[in-house]
This record gives sequence, structure tokens and C-alpha cells, in this order.
Amino acid sequence: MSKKAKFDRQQVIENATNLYWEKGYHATSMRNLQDAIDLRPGSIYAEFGSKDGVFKASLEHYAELGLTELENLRVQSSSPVEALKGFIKQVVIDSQNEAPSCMCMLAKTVAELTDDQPELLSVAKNALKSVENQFAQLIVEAQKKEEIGKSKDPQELARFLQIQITGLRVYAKTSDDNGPLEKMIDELFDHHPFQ
Amino acid sequence: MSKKAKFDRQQVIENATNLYWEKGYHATSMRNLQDAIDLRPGSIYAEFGSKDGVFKASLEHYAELGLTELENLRVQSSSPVEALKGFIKQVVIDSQNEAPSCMCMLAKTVAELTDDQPELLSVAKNALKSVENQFAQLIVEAQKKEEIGKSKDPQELARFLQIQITGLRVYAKTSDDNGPLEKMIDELFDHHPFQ
DNA sequence: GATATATTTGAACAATCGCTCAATTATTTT
DNA sequence: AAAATAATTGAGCGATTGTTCAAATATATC
Repeated sequence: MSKKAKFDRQQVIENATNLYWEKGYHATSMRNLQDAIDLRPGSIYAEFGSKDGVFKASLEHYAELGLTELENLRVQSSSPVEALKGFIKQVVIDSQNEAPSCMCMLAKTVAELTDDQPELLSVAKNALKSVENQFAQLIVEAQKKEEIGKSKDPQELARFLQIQITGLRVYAKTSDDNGPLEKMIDELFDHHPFQ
Repeated sequence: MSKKAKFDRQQVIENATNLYWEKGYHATSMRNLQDAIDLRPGSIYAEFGSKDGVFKASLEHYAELGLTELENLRVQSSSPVEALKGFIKQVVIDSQNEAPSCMCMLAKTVAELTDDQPELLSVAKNALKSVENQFAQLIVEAQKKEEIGKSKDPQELARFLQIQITGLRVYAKTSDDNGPLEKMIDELFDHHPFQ
């Protein structure tokens, strides 16, 4: 005695993520969103509650995307350091052609939002921390395989990588010459604080 | 036979900059702006033409602020490297308490805007490049004083610093522990690519 | 002090904002 | 097929957006 047929929630979130990722939180209107995910207001508000609700779901989906990609690269490669390097090359270099924005959606959100949106800001910060923790885990693994010195602090190295990625991605948006960036990525693990 | 008395243009731009710097381009409305700079629409549009016009003036003022601050630090210090380090500490650490936002307004703008605002995006990119060039100039000076090896490419080192600053400032917004960041800044010039 | 002229004011424009909800549609159970 | 119920629709709410402009105001010249 009810109607079950529904839109594909995963597909809706994916489309919403791509739009928010490209335009950012404030520049994306609910009408932009309605077009992008092909849903009428009633359905959106029944499912997500508000514009913020859709954005929150998008942030979480985006973070999940990144973590999954990192896992995939880890499985494909026999070396944790190679997986990390591959991930960084992908987000800094490849994302310029493929992704909705060459910016990291989480960093972009942290940069854009203020304390007027404390919950969304918190979601973005926590997601960045999750990625950092995943980095640290791969670094621990690399230490076990003697790819990285065992005296190094994994969390410190992971934080260092986060900072490099954020800096590199913003810089990539200001420049059309990837050469210097690729070189920086290639050399990332060959010097301090890794060596 | 005319009326000359006018608002203080410099003060108006300064107030506009502080608001835009804090809230970003899209989250700042013309009415927010009217309140912050205490001008009615007619005066604003007569002077700046549009919301974009005010933002452009703010970006240019912000860039000028940074370049001036860098020059001041250079004069105060006998060492170009110390001036650079002081500048970085100021924007990454001190800005958290003092500035409208701990983010760099230029990086924040590059991160937020898309090709829908090509001119504003271009102004922000060019301003970042100006700062980078100023870094390079200080590095050349440091090489003459043997503070940095003469074999190093000043533009490459300047680019490296820009990337570090951007990464560090975004990270600072996600974390409340400045300790690791201060340590990173202190060690910045002691390793590759500087040494 | 009268006149001319530039500046400043604030009401108001059309468009869009996030969001609501009565009405319609589609599915499942009886 | 009828009844029950959940999902979907889209018109439209009040508020806010960037911007305009006629009217009011203030200053410089005569």
C-alpha cells in the first residue's frame, strides 16, 4: 500500500557533487542543483532537507571517492610510496582535464566557508583529516617495507603531503605549465622530511 | 561650480577588502558591502561601476598590502631570507588572530571563482604572480649575500614558497595546533630545494 | 546670496534566492 | 478494479540579489 519507485540516490549525489565541486557552495543555487540532478524541489527537500543537506552529502561522497581511489592505487601498486605518488599526480595533474575542478573540493570548501556554516566547515575539515590519516597509514606500511625511514613520524609526513597537495592544486589553477609541478611531485619523497 | 567633497576612496577600498577577504566573492552581497563601506548604491556604482569593480579594486589593494609588507620586512631585516621567513610566519601564523581571514585572499579567490568571472580570476592570478616575482627578487638578493646557493633557480624557489604558503594557510584553517606549522616554516630554508 | 553642477540618497526595479505545499501521479495492497 | 499511500510535481511564497535613477543635497563659482 505504498509507492516505492525512487530516483537513484547515488547517482543524484554524484551529480550534485560534480556541480558543487565545480562552482562551490555559494555560487551553486538550488535551481542549478535541480537541473543538474533532475529532481523537483519537493523530492530534494524530502531526501536531503536543505541546500546544506545536499552539500553535506556531496562532501561525504567526495571524501569517499578520494579514499577509494587511494585504496585502488594501493592495490594496483606493490609500493605504498608509489601509490601515494600516483594519487598526488592524479589529483594535481590529471584532475585538470578530467575533474569538475582542479581544486580539491574539501580544501575549496574550507577556503570558502566561514563560521556562518559551522557544520559544513566541520564536515570538510574532518574529511581532510580522514585523508591525512589514510596517508599516515600508507606511510606506516612504507616504513615496514623500508621505503621510508622508521624514525620518521607518519602523521608529520602525512600532514606534509596534505600541505603539498593543497599548495600544488591551487598553483596548478594559476599556471598552465605542469612541468615544474610534475618535477616537484617526482622529487617529493626524495628529500626532507622524507629523507 | 561643482561639488568636490567625497568619501575617502582609500578607506572605502580598505573596508571593502576586509569584507570580501572574510566572506569571499559570492557570499558578499552589495548590501553587505554598502553597510561595510557606508556608501549608498549610487555612490558605489559611480565610483566602481559594479560589484565586480569593487572586488577588483579590493584584489589590487590586497596585493599591494602584501607587497608593501614584504618590503617593510626587507628593510627591517638585514637578511633577505629572514624577511621571507618573517613574511611567511606573519601570513600563516599571525593572520589567524589579526586578519579578516587566515586564508590568502588571492588564493581564496583563485579557489572560489570559475571561468564565469574571467577578469577577476585573471587579476587574482596575476597578483599571485607578482608576489612570486617579489619572492624571486629577494632570493636573488639572498644569493648575492651567499645566504642561498647561487646554482639555485630563483623562480623555482619562489614558486616553491608560494606553494608552501598556500598549503600552510589552508591547513592552518583546519587545525588549531600551530606548533607543527611553525616548525615547518622554521625548517623551510634548511632543506631541498633551498639546500 | 543666487546659480550651476557634482555628489549623495534611498526607493524601487526585475530577477533570483532557498524553500513550502496542495495537487497530481504512480505503485501496492485489498 | 478500488482503495490506500507514498513519491513527485510545479506554481508560488517572502526575502534577497545586483542595479538603476529621479530627487534631494552640498559645494564652488559668480
